[in-house]
Amino acid sequence: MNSRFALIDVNNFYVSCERAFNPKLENQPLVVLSNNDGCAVARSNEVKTLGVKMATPWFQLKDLAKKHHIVALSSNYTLYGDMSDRVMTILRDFSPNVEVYSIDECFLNLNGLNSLWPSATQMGQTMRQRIHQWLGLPVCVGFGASKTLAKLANHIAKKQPVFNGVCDLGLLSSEQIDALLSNIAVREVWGVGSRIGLKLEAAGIKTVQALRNTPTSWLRSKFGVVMERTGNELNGISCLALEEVTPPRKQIISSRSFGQLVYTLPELSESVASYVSSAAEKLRGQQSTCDAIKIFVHTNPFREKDPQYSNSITIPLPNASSDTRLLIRAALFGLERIYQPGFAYKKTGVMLIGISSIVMSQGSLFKEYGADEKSIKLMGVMDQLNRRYGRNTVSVFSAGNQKSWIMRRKIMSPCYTTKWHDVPVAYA
DNA sequence: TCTGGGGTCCTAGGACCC
DNA sequence: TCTGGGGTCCTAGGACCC
Repeated sequence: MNSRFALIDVNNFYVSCERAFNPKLENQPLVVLSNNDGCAVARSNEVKTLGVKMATPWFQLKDLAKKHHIVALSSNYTLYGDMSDRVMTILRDFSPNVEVYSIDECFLNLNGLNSLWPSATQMGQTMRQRIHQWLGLPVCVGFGASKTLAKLANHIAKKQPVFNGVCDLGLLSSEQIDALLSNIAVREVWGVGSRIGLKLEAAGIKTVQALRNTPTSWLRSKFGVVMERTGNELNGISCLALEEVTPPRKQIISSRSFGQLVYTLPELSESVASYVSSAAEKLRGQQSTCDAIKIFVHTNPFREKDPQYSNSITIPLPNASSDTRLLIRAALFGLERIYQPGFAYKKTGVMLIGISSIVMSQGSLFKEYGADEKSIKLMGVMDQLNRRYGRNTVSVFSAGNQKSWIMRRKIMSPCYTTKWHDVPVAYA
């Protein structure tokens, strides 16, 4: 069991959650729709086989749906979040080192677990069995020497039935791996998206195997350090560490498209206020404050014949805060400044920025981090905190004659706006 | 011969992920 | 008619400071 990382991923997560609670949906072609039932954000295998892509607008699917009896459900994120927690809880029994990567995926570090399992494959099969038995969810498991390889192994486990849902790349000979990876498109690699995928293909690098054999120096010069890292990871050189502690969010967005076009300031204000309230809740949930809020509005870019308008404004706050009422006041102040009558609005939202961990007193900092004023120099502790929470998290300021520490990001943005728009027209 | 250099902060834009 | 909602990181370039 040499592979150091495992990636466990629930198949078609939202769809599988719905099926777990309604077995009649088993074997039926099924999609789960986004907000306002706009797009298909999850597809069952039956629907994927029909060639339906992620985020396809539902209205474009209606004919296909009629023909193949596709069932469409509105999304239920509370349910999915709860099921996700249960999956992660089960997986924590397999390793103490878990990184919850997304709602339906997690990485495990397997260092030191060699003696507990005869093979990684057996461990993976046990995970599958347990999650299926306890929650009714299907998962696939990939093992590899790096996170990128574990991801790739998971992809193979999903696509190739011979692996029966568990693939350990560490078990294969290098000839077997070469053959396997020569048949997988380069875009399947974690970190290769559509843009870079196109460029790689244009350079003749079409398969994962070809990417693996590309000198990382070339990757760096063409695409930057991120791709260089991907190249190394594919060759079994682990560059990405397991991130067990979820760092606090650096920005929090709350936005939504309207079901119907919206024209007036009061209607927009109502939505903005409710988005601020949910964003502020998340902010307090991670014990943070923000020192600016950005508000944006959009017309519908798909209605190309309509006059288009998009604008945003950033309102700095006098003091870092997470107070809903204060944030709403700032947001509505900003909204009034970017609102233009005469446009049909499709989307609005807010973004909390300049997020910092909550202000701590010197005493509580010492207490929490075990720092002793005499033994640890100020800079040392600051470095430690900055490493933990990101650059510029900590700064020092003086209040009266007492030196205090404050954990915050220094952002003092001026209030500015960005926009694109056509000439407004009168509307009924 | 000879032009300032080094560092930080900030933004926009582009790429990626689920 | 109807087209998701979140996030992250990197890089280049300008402003500004000493």
